[in-house]
Parts: sequence; structure tokens; C-alpha cells
Amino acid sequence: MTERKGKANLEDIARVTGVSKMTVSRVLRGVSGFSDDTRLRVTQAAVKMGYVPNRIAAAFSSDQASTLVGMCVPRLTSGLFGHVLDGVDRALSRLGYQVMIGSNNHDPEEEEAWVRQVVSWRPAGVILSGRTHTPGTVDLLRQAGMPVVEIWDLTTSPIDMSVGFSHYDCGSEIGQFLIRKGRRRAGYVGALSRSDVMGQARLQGFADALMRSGTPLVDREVLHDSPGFYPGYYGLETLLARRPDLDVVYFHNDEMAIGGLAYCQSRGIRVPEDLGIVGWGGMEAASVLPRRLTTTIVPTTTIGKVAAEALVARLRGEAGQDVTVVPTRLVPGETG
Amino acid sequence: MTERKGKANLEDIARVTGVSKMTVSRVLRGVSGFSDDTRLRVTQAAVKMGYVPNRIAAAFSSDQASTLVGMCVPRLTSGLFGHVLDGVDRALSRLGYQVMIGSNNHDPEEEEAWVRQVVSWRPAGVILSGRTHTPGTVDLLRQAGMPVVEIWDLTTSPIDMSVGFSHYDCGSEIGQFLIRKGRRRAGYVGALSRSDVMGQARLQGFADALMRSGTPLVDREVLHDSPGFYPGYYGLETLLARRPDLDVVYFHNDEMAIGGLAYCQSRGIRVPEDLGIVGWGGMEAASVLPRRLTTTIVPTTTIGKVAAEALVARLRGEAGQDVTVVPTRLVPGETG
DNA sequence: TTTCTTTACGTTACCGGTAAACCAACAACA
DNA sequence: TGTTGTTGGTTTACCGGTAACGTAAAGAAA
Repeated sequence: MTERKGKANLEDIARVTGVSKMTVSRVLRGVSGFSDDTRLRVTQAAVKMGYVPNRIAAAFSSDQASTLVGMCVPRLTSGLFGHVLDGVDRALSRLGYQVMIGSNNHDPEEEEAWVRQVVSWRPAGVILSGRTHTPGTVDLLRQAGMPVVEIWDLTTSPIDMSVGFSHYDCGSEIGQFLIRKGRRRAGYVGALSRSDVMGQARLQGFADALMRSGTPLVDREVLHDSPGFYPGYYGLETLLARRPDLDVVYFHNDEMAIGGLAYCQSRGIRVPEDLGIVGWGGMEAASVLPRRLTTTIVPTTTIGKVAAEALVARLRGEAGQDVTVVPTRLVPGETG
Repeated sequence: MTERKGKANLEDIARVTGVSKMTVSRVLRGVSGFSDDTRLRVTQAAVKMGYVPNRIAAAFSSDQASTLVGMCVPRLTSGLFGHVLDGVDRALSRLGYQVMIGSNNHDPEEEEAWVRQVVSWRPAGVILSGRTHTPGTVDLLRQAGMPVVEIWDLTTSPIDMSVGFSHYDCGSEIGQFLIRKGRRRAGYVGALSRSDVMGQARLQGFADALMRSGTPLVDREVLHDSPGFYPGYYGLETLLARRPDLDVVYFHNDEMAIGGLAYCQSRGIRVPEDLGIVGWGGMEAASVLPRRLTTTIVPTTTIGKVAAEALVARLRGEAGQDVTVVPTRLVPGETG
């Protein structure tokens, strides 16, 4: 009776139950229109035989049935994107979807390579990070005709949908804030200049805000390294060696800013009296420092959640907006 | 000529090229035994027609062809697992595999629910975190007969393969280290006691080592919260309120330890003179603190990479070891 | 009684690949 | 001259579901 082997299929269940394959399929999918008796016998047989549905076959036959969603982030090791991923995964897995991940290291070419792979799995939808894509990527996704959500960096002309905020505005807001606080000689320490267009947008917004106030950005130091603590530490050291007269430094992100704080502490530079330190991102560590870091908090989990929900709404044919702004929050802190 | 529509399939290419569908399939997969002329015509037609391979159909027909690998972690928001995921993804995507993620919040039941979903996609293999699984999980994976790698927490009797280290030994090693440093009254601050069996194992190893030296663990404070900075801060506060005479505290992980450090700083407790602070995990932030944290560094990326490679080796039928120990490293630091 | 509905299921065809087996033409060999 | 290989393909059957449509039987309506 226990005809296991882990390979029972609908037909096996049909044979055992004495109904047709189609009936088994429908009963197991919860389609209505069957007697309680049939329903019970089918479901019990399925359990007893250890039936494992074959989504490959299901997706193959109907292509409506794919529950795969692709999600590409710049770096899996980023704390911020870990939270975004968590928001996406929580929202999607609750609705029965599976998430395929990828990372592109801020490189649109790598992203295209990933999209090429993912599209061949005919997913229900795709979530990308950023608004910078190769023409090939856009083409592939357009041809595939599936929902696409671009997150993180807002764009007003998305491939399909967009959920995020403006990096330019983040930088601009910080710039204005620092001007109001009386800072006049600002510097910037960043990383990965070439490829991270979003970091560049923050810098641009920052520099433009300063410029408008008549106190342009004094100097910048951009390392070709991943934006971690050490690059922040050494980046600040290099920058201050060139420009000891800076009164505030804006960092690519909180990790780098914390590295900068460590440098100040090691050199006896008083923060914020001698030098202001400002980060971006809102990593949790930043809030338990002796002095709460001045930074911009980004609603990571929310962005993931909203993106996932927008995607599912579109799959269900519900109307939704194409562009969703998820606001960031400037935290004055005690270091700026 | 440009018969786009994004839905060209092998048969379309075959028709255009004047060969059979099978020839197209083999040429595109790089099977040898075709004339250069045929090969060229087929590949060119495929490019021109914007052919996107259908892996669903391929996996369906051959079930050897699945390039999907499932990977389940306790929490996507953990910095450590972000690095593990990165190691896995880098290694697998380079070899043409796609990673489906999931998280189980340290709950074996959630893991089983995830496994049930993933197995129905007939993946090439599965990577799980931890060694604690429900019987249902083990059954599903055994029945499916696919490679399974359990990572992070080493087990000598894996479902299939295991890559990791002993959490018990981590705790034990720290215990011995602190004894040698002259500590005699040790406490512990942890989180998520019920569900995180790996954290519990570290605590057990720690307590056992202390016990063997005749200076048993004095007290512990375990919060029912995620193991972040604030729980570390308040956990230490609570613990010290009960036991002001402790001379060292072992934390569930580095985040919590940093929270503990913040508490000490806020209360004027000198570290390590008045109180030793010890973490676990080796998060990057811990190494740029004014005082380098005493902790255990875990080779996160390596574990992911090794696990992925072990899985692929098994898929290719190469011999490999079932259990791979990836050693951790105790960092003496300046806070212990 | 006849016809119409509804309920509860069954039949058929097909999704797009791939494995396995088969085949035609030609060259080489003995 | 027949046999054997090699090259370069083709044919057939099938993977396990699902959409679309068909239908028998029972009850309701006319």
C-alpha cells in the first residue's frame, strides 16, 4: 500500500483513488465542484503516498503558475540590502512565492547576465535594485512581459514600476542641514565611485546644495574599495591630510562614517566640535555609538515589502501606482 | 524577418534554419558533432530571433537540467548570513546555478514549510543552516534524493553533507581563554533562547569549560528578542543589576557585545579593567571600535563557498567528504 | 413529459524541451 | 567488394501537469 519512492504523481493518485488525473489536479488545487467524498479520498491518498507537487511541470503547462520571483541587489553583504531582502522574502513567501536572488556588484553588465539567467526560468516577476540598466536588460524584461519593480533609487520613468526614494534628495537634504548648522567647509569620503551611481547621486545632491549656498564642497576622497569601516577610516585620514581645515565630512554610508569616527577618536579630533561626521543609511550600530550618528535613515524593510506587494498586485491584475515614494528620514544625531 | 514577440522557441529556430528542433537544441547546448555551417546558422538565428531558453521546459523534460539550488538561513538580516549567502551565490552563479532563498527565523517548522515549497521545484540541491530539522524535513529531502548541505553548525551525522564548525567548541574555547586571563566570575547575555540552538550550544560549551575549571557561570540573562545592539545594552544592564560583581560577560554575538560596550561606556565601567566583554561572530564593526573586541571570527564567506562547491561536486558525481570543518579563530582583542 | 440547469466529473490536446535510438552518406579498411 | 566507422544529422516518445471543452446523471422548471 505504501507505494513510496518519493515519486508519486497525479496519475498514481488518480489510479489509486479511481478518479481521473484531472480530478486529482483540481482537488489538490482546491478547485470547487467535487463531492466531499472524492475530495477526501484524493487528499488522503496524496498524503499517504507522499505526493510532492511538481511545480516545474505546473509552470511548464500553464505559465500562469510560476511562483518564482527574481530579486537582484548590488551586494548581498550590505546590511541595508539584507533588510530589503528580508522585507521582500517575508511578503512573498507568505503569498506562496519563492525568491531567486542575485547580486550585480553595482555593475549593469552583471545585472544583465543575471536577468538573462532568471528570465529563462519564466518567473512571475522581477525586482531590480537601482535605475541604471543596460539596454539588453530592459529589452529582455520588456520582451518577457512580466512585472518588474525597480527599487531603492526612484525613477519617474520605470521599466514598469518603481519603489524607493531619491538619493539626490538625500544628499541635498544633508547639505542644507549642515549649512543651517553653520558648517562652511565640507568634504566627502566615498567608495566605488565608478559603479555606484546611487552613491554618486547623493554626492551630487550634497554638492549642489552646498553650491547653492555659496559654500561649495571643498574636497572629496573616493576610494576604489567596498564601502566598509576601514575605507572610512583611511579615507578620512587621506582627506584631512590634504585639507586639515574641513569642518564637516559627509560619508558614503554609515559604515564608512563609523570608520571616520574611529579615526577621529584615535587622533583626538573632537566630534562634532572640531569636525562633523555624517553618514547615510541608518545602520543599527550607528544608534548605539557614544554619540548618535547624524545620518539618513532608509526604510529598508518597508521598501522590500512595498515592492513585493506592488508586484503581486500587478500579477493579480489589481490597479496600483507605478511609482511609490518611500520617504527617508534625516536623523540629526550628535555628530553633525 | 525579425519575427520577435519574445517567444521564439527551438521549433521556430529550426524552421527558420532548416534543421530539426533536436539539432537546434544540441547546437545551443554546445553538443559536438555538427558542421561549422549548421552551428553558425543556428546560433545566429537564435540571436537574431531573441531566443530565450526555457529552463522550465528543460528541467521538466530531463530533470537532470535543474540549475536551481535552495538555500535557507535563520535570518536574512544577519550580517553573518549575508556573507554566507554571498559566498554561496558567488560560487553557484559562476557555475550557472540560481539560488532560491528562504529564512526560517530559527524555527524548524518554518524550515519544513520552506523545504516543502522548494522541493516542489525539483532543485538540483539544497543548503540548510543548522543541524536541527523536523523529521518531515529530513523525510522530504531523503525522498527527493538530492544533495543536501547543512552548514554553519557542524554535525557528524548529516542528512547528506555538512560544512561548518562546532558552536559548542567556540564557547568552550572562549571559556578556557577567559580562565587563563584570570577571569573568575563570568556572566552571559543572549537572545532568542528557545529557538536558536546554535547560540545555546555556545553557551553550553562556555558554561562547561568554566565548570571544568571550578569557576562555574555565575548568571545569565537571555532576552526574547532578536540579538541586536539594544538587547545587548539592556541585557547587560539587567545582568549587572543582579550581579554587580561579574568580571566578564560573554555575549550571544558581536552586535550584542557592542551594545554591552556602549552600556559600559555610558556608565563609566572600564573595559577590560572592571569588566571583560566578549562577543562572537567577527562582524567588521567590532574591529574598528576604540578597543578591538575580543571575539571569535567565523569564516562566513568561506563556509558558503565550500558548501556550494561540495554541492556541485556531488552533482557532478565527484567524490568529496561528507563533513568539512571550517575552523573559527579566537581574536584576543582588547576587551576580554 | 420535455427541456433546461446544475453538479460532478472525464477527455483531449498541448506546453517546449531532451534522451535514446535510428539513419543516410561517405570514407577507410581488409 | 563487402564491412566497419565516422560524420552529421533526424525521428519518436515522453516528462507531469493544466486549459478548454465535453458529458452523464440528477433535479428543477415549464
